[in-house]
Amino acid sequence: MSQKLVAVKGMNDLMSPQIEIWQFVERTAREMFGTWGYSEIRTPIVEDTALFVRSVGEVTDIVSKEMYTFEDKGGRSITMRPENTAPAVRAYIEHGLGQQPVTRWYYLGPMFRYERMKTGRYRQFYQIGAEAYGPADASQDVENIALAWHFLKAIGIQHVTLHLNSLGDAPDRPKYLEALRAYFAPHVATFSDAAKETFERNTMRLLDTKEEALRPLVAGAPVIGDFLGEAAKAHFDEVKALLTTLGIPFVIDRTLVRGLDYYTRTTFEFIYEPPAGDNALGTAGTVCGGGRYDNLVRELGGPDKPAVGFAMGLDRLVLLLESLGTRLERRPLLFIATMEPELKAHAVKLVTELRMKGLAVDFDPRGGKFKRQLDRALAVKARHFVVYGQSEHEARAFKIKNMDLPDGDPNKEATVPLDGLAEWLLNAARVAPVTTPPGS
RNA sequence: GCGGUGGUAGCUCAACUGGUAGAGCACAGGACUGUGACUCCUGGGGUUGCCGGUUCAAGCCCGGUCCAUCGCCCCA
Repeated sequence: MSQKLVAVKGMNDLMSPQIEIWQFVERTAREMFGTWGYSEIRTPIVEDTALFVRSVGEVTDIVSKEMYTFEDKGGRSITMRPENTAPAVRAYIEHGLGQQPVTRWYYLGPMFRYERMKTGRYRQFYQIGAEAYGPADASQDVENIALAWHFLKAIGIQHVTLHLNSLGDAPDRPKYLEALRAYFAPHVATFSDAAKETFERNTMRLLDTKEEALRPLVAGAPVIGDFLGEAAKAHFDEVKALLTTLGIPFVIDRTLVRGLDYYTRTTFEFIYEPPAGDNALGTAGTVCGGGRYDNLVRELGGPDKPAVGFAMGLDRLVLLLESLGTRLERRPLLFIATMEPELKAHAVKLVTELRMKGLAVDFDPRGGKFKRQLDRALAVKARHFVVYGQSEHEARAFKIKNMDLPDGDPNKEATVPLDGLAEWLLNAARVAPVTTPPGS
């Protein structure tokens, strides 16, 4: 019985016309993150399972139920990375980078979580992240946040709000947790099963519950801000002040606790807040999440190095750009139709020469009727169109038609000698770039 | 993991209370031998997601399964 072979659930093929948007986002990230002093790190897709259990946290949903974990042929427990911070930290330690005062890395690639799918959430999804190891200063937090902020602006994302919170230092946590549990404890009996479990397992996560019934209670819960130690409090104040200095707007979100255990002090998320009627991301509103993790390097066996970083969901960024009407398909600058079969060799040679000069030139290898080739030129949205036929071959000149202009426009057609064609096209490419950035 | 909705041609969708599957777009050929999306004709295409059941007969009814989609949980 032959079954139809399809992609594994939650894992998608990415192709044109979306892939051009992916490439645009990735290209912009590589350029911009590089400018900001971050260099790329590529870690393996799989790691020792223990790495994620120890870093992300045993009681988190990611580790307790969402990991792609399997045994390899040597009997080792292997996990496909659900996030890239822990692998980066592992690499940081493994290569002895603790010797350096500052290390800044970015990564870009697929992550894997075994989850129920919905809009903007897939089992193989893509993240772009940036991590800075070394500096404990608030200016490092803010640099990292500012990078995320300006990157989102650069690719044309709108309607995102920066949510900010501080989780304090490790010693602050137990005191706060105790107060939080004491606050919720009298009400647990009235909780839903899910909420009860959250209370038992990870009390802080009750703060960002989506259960309407719990909202009033959560609103009156103790806030972590009142439990911050002096140092953490001063750090948070400085982060806020610096963000203001840089003109980056933010809201304080006391309920922002995030799902990974390793965060300390600053946590932040960029959340998509759609205009009315828009539902591009469904309930998956977070496009970027991050924060400081001052203890993780040490906890994984490395030196005592503070760090801060973020990760963005590429899938969600692309979804947003698509919903904004972004179209980035590549258009040939010129389409050359061939007429007499015996001249095809000349035409192919011309196409090749122009391409080698960096010009996007296309033709129809099938040849055939003029109309078919013209239709082909229209289908691939070529900007200009010429015929390479007997008369052009003899005159060594072309009549170039600008396909973007309506009939009757005085600039519709131009006569260009064969020798001047490349230069003419280079100039045309300058006037109208092959791809246009979103929002233009 | 739990609940709602849905899967028919490459794409968008039709097919009444069960009666041997259709249109538009796209693709290919022609009318038409070289310059704008036109028009007209013709053609290829489908085991109706998959498996099983009920029935004389299943795209339609029943069960399972896979996939998609929305909400919960959670997250990028």
